Amino acid sequence: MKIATWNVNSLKVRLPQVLDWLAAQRPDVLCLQELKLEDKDFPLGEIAAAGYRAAVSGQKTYNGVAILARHEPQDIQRGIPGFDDIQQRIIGATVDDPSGPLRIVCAYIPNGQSVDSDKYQYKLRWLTALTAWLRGELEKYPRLALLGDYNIAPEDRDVHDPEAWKNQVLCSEPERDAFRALIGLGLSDVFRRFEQPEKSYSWWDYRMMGFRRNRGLRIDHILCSQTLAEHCTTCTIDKTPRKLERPSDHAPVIAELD
DNA sequence: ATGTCTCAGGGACTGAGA
Repeated sequence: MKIATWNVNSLKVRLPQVLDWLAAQRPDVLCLQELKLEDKDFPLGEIAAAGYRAAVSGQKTYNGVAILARHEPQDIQRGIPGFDDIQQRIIGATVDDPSGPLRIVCAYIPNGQSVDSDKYQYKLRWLTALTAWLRGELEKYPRLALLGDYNIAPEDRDVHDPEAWKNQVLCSEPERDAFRALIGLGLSDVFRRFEQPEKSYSWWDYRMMGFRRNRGLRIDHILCSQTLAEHCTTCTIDKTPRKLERPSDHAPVIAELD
């Protein structure tokens, strides 16, 4: 079972790359963020032709998330129950797996802009609501994975220049506390269960030749419940699509479960 | 270096968001 996440920064622009990547990697599940399109414009036909069904929560211009899977995702949940939010940032669904149903939660956690902005406060409130909701979800679904763009670099080793980023948005202590609260639910950052290359990142700013200089952050994560994490055999970041013409600023993250 | 990319509105370029 191969599960993956990718912030595509516009599915309209990136669809050819997504189709190529699905053909090359053949993941069983792919979580997408920043679709930047409405549900009616989601390319269900092309995705179906590639062998995938989709659960989608889109909106015009901004945000938007989807879960692609080989069979129709079931029991779809859009948004965090009880948390009023016009931004389409989260979708949950159950997908088939030979070892038993798998609960997938695909999240596009708010960016937060800067630590002194309203958007940062919204990010922290959003994370509190997510954590409270997931506590119950984990009881309901012991085989759960939370994949997405967290917009949080959990530790200094996830940051190309920790001094420059110290207390900045994506790296601040309240954000890292929120990430640790998710871990505290019993989730495991499966990337760190394995030996990884130094300076592994999943996002690089488009500016300043960020990718070429590997000035990146690791902000895209796959968190697995305890029962699932024990069956995780690898977790890698695929930098290949970031090297293409007109890339997303994010690279996909992939985990395999036996 | 306010450095790049995407989208919307409106019909060229600017602003928002990341």
